[in-house]
Amino acid sequence: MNDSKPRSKSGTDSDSTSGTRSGAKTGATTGAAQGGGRSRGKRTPPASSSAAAPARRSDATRAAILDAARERFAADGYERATIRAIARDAGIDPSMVMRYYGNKEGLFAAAVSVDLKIPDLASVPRDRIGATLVAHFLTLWEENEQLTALLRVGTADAAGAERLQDVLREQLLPVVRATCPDPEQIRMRAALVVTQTLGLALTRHVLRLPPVTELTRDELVAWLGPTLQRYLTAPHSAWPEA
Amino acid sequence: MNDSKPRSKSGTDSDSTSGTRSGAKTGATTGAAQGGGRSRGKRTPPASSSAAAPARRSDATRAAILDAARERFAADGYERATIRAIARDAGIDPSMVMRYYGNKEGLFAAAVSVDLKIPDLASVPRDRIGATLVAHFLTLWEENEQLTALLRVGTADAAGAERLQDVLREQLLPVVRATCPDPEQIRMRAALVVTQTLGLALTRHVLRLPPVTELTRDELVAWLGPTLQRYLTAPHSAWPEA
DNA sequence: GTTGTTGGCCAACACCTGTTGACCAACGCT
DNA sequence: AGCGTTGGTCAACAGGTGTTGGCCAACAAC
Repeated sequence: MNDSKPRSKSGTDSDSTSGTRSGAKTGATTGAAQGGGRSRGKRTPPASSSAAAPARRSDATRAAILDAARERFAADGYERATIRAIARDAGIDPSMVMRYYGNKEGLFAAAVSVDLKIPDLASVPRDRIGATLVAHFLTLWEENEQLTALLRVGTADAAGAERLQDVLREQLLPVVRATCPDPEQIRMRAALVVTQTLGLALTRHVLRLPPVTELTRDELVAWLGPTLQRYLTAPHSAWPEA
Repeated sequence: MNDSKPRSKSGTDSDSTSGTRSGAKTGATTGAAQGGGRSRGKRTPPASSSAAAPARRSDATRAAILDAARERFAADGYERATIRAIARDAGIDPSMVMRYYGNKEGLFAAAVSVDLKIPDLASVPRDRIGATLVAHFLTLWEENEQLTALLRVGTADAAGAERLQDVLREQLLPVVRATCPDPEQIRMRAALVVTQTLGLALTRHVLRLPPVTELTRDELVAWLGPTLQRYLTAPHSAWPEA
């Protein structure tokens, strides 16, 4: 199951002269973290007065590569997502991937630059924080393949796990910090929240376990919302036994 | 980080004439699912009156292979756990793995024959089921490397995901069925339970996220117990909005 | 002693991987 | 025109992978 079948894009395979393929779903996060890509000559366009990118012709190719990489990483994991397959999906040569992103690790780093844009915390009533978070995460995972790729690779690769950990620490921990008053309990409550949140993402978007995928969005919000609410705001007093 | 370091076992590397290496932790599940292993001659010992296995000399080797395979699969995932590395850990030649288990897939199938032996359901009071389940799963994951291997591979491989799904369906669903009266809600409640349970296992044993690994066993039971309790036994009435 | 089976090692095969360097077609300058 | 840069292809390399077949030592049976 590895050959002769272009996944979903790259409708025509032979003509690959000009860019503008079908994809480019959500802005593609082009400029971020290109890191390793050193081409032959010098970079630095001859004269750019403003600091904005001069909109090269290859930007479409870069975006196509990142799109294909996200899809492959999310679907197949790090090892099985070969550079050749990604390049084939993007309609270009594998060496282009190397030239733009240095190596496979750099490609992955550029492909998953996740921004779990957690919304305004103070505008929701305090007893609705759990449900709001669940609903937000549900839409986020559904519309963003990078998260699935990040989680899937994080479970297989040590470096991927570290990157996932970074994302959670930098973006999820502030939410807990803003919600929980006692600074000594922040790490504990963040751990609890992460347990339930990643469990939902894992079973629903990575493993795709049928009983979980059957649940509707409203059911999940109704059931998991109170859980997160409790993990975030409930006082921890009732100890069954010490 | 792939070479020249025998993981934990196989103390002496050169002499490998007789078996009886150090390992063989927990019975090793030898007879189960050997499937593909066809050796050169015919199997079938010349005369075995009783149906019990005649205790071959190679059983120690088989157990060592399975032990090493479990460890490698749990630590490195399916792709990175190479047969050569597993064989090196077990102190034998890679071709032995092939002869005994046919191919890598057969080895994995034999290595993860999981039995999440869920305890007596009726003996615990009904309002303690959640806490009991959490405590049981915690000990199970800690003492059993196969579960980590199964979950890690399940996230990377489609076949692994299916096997994990089988295990959950056959062994976790009966618990929910025995706990929940309404048969129409069984799948939903099983999904909820699986969400929280696998989330704990993922973050604690696969990703090893520091805030989660810092939590003590008692804290986890105290916090996640009520969650499972609610997922299993609470009536689902309070709908925020339809 | 001879013979057959078992347990094991060794060397290779075919394939796939990431990665590299050489080469080439446009296009923008001056 | 001439030239440099950009975007891209092609063919290969070195290394690792699963997998296979041939050979060998020990032991059991006749």
